[in-house]
Amino acid sequence: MKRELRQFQAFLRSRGLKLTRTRALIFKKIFSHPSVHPNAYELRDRLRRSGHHISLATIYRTLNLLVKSGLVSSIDLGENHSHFEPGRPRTAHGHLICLACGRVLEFSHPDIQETIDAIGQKRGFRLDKFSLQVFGFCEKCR
Amino acid sequence: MKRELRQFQAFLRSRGLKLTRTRALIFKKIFSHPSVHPNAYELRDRLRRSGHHISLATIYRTLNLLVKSGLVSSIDLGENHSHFEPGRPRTAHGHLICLACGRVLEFSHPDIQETIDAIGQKRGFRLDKFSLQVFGFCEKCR
DNA sequence: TTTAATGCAAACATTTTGCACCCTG
DNA sequence: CAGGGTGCAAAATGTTTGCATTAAA
Repeated sequence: MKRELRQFQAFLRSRGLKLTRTRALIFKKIFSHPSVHPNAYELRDRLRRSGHHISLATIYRTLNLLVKSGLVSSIDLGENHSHFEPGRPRTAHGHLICLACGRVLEFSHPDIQETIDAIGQKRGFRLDKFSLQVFGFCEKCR
Repeated sequence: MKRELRQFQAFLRSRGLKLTRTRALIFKKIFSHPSVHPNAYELRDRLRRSGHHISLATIYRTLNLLVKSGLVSSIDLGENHSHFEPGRPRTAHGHLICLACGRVLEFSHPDIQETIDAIGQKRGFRLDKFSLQVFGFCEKCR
């Protein structure tokens, strides 16, 4: 996480921006709970419970920077808002989402990255990232 | 398409709802141009150009019914609104999206469905549908 | 001490909903 | 003709932005 924070700082510096205390707090909240996938509101509430009152505007602004930097990715879990997780989006993993209870499980499988790379090559696409969501019903709910 | 329209009618009937002229028009607009992936506004404009003035409210209400019926799926192309395409979401295909020009190419690959089925089995999920978006730069834009 | 960051409230974009009237079965 | 469908406008979400104030480098 120290390393990623330095990368974020480098990204900001390269654009003439600053690594503030507030930005570092948001960064750490995301990176210290990688499996949480919070949305902007949840992130604000988690920060608030830690004693940090940060406005939604700032949270959104910081999230946008983090996504642009490539250190955080935005994921669509089938709701009408975005969730966020640490990690570069190229990382070959997806999410299993339970349509009943909303539980989210991560998975990764080497074949998927391979297949996608092959498809990109065949169609002449230079790939940047991908997003794979699988919806269904988990053990408890089905 | 005739068959799917009958399926939609059956779905509506099973819920005490009606297949109206307006609903059929929306249905046909989606199914007669399967590769268009319109969003709600585009759909309204396309219908308008065909001489049919249908409100956005009705378009959204009908799209929700179509998605619930399983005959249409909602896709996230990385913008802040949904796009729609005919077809049950289980169909093993994804979208290649160019981050520069916005072009969308469909692809399908038997391995992907297979891998996903295996993952669902291992994690005890009964799978319903999946959504796979790959972002990158197309031949012309890279 | 200059320039960017923050909070607040207002603006925006997308989608949903309440209600009066219309149409389908 | 009863009950659902539609359009309109208003409301509800989620996200962005303008501006005055605060803080980082």
